[in-house]
Amino acid sequence: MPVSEFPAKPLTARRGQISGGGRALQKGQQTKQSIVDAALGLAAQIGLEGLSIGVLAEVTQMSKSGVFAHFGSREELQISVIREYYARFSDEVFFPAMEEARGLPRVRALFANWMKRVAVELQSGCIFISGAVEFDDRPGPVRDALAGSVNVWLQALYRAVVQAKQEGQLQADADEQQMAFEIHGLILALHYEARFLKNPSSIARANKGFENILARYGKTAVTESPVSAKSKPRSKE
Amino acid sequence: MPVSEFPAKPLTARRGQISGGGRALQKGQQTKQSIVDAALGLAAQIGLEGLSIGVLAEVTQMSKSGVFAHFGSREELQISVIREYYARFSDEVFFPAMEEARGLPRVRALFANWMKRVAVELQSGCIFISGAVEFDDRPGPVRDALAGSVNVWLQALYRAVVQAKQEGQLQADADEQQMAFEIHGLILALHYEARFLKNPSSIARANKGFENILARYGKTAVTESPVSAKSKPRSKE
DNA sequence: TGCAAAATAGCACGATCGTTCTATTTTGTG
DNA sequence: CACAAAATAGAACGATCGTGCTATTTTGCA
Repeated sequence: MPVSEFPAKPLTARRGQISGGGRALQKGQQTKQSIVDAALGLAAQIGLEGLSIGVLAEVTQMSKSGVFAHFGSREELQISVIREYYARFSDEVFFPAMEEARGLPRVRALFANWMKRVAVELQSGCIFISGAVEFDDRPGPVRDALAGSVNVWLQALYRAVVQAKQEGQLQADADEQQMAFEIHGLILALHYEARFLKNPSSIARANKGFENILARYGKTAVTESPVSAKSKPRSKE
Repeated sequence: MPVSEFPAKPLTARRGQISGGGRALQKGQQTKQSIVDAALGLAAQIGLEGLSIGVLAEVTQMSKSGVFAHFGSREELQISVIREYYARFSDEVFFPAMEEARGLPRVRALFANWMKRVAVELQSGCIFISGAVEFDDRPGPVRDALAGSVNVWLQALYRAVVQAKQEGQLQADADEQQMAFEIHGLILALHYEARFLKNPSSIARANKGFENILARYGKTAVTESPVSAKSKPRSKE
């Protein structure tokens, strides 16, 4: 089956062309966006399940019902947060890496950007990781949204690995799924040991682990490409 | 500094020799144990934060205050659950592996038993993993108990790797901490992809990843020891 | 078998939760 | 400016939470 491309972000929130008498709107979407922003910040620290409309109303200086009206249910709020996180993840991890050349440079960039997101942003957590733990036994639309986002991202990583093999940069019998699995493990270990155990050497460990994986699956000569993700130009943000 | 041995399990709960007029007791500890058992089952599915005294009272057919009296606070209940999980983890993962020969056989056994606990017991989760996500930003005694238990276990794994190197079964420049980190990552990826993403091939991926790690850090000749964890005698349980 | 102590139950409390319903304010446009 | 629709506020609901108090039952030993 064809694997869909990493979906582009919505152009802008379409301005309400809802049915008959609908007026165009503006202010609503705007405050809704700021609520989602605040909710994402909260969820990254205390988890999607920890999200409460009450504290969210406090943070945004609104009334509970005012906040609530934008979503209609807590689940819809959680899903909105997941969508927002997904969009930011795409912007910071996926899209920049797509500017690197197909193959190993792109795989390196994906990993480096992923690391940056999980590690350098260590004050807040990754809801793709915390959410997995919160919803692994809880079926429903929130879980579906979360698993969907994660799967799209892991598929994107997998595709990059497949391309690296197609470019002849991996051994002929390299198992791409296996390689992606091991990379995923490094990120999870980084998140666990850095964020929970407060072990500062985890970042170096994850990077070293990635080089080990490349050395094992790559062509015999382990050429650290000059276009390595580490040295790629980056906006000062 | 000397690294303490993996602590032995408490002989039995000492029968209340509390200060002056203390009678010996029995029934209390017994029902407390059954409460902790039920709590552990609950926590493994919905997390330590999801533990509620109300539902725990329902499950154990007791009154809320009856349950509560055994712990005095919800935090103490959570800590009791962590201690219980730690004890079971030791019994199922650590102690059996200590009967294998020092070095690689023991490392293999530790990994195999760990896998069994995390993967074969897939219906319930690992609170060392879910708890890390729940408490990575929440200081306090629960977090301390959890991090303490996890650190003891990771240290035990690390020691086994160090011994393997001392036995001459690893390359002279093998980084034991790095190897332990990568093994940890495999277990985390297994837990994530099997339990959240419901990917049944994760078990094979984790095993393959472990063999890859051994191949990289082990002596040039990759000798699959005949005392391998896979073929070691195992009770039919 | 009595009796103190331990174990458990019953009840109520303040707090917070998500949600609903009904005002009131704000917005965008004719 | 007026007016309808959209956005927000206010108050209340039932439920559940952890916890503290006071009875009541159960236990284990003299």
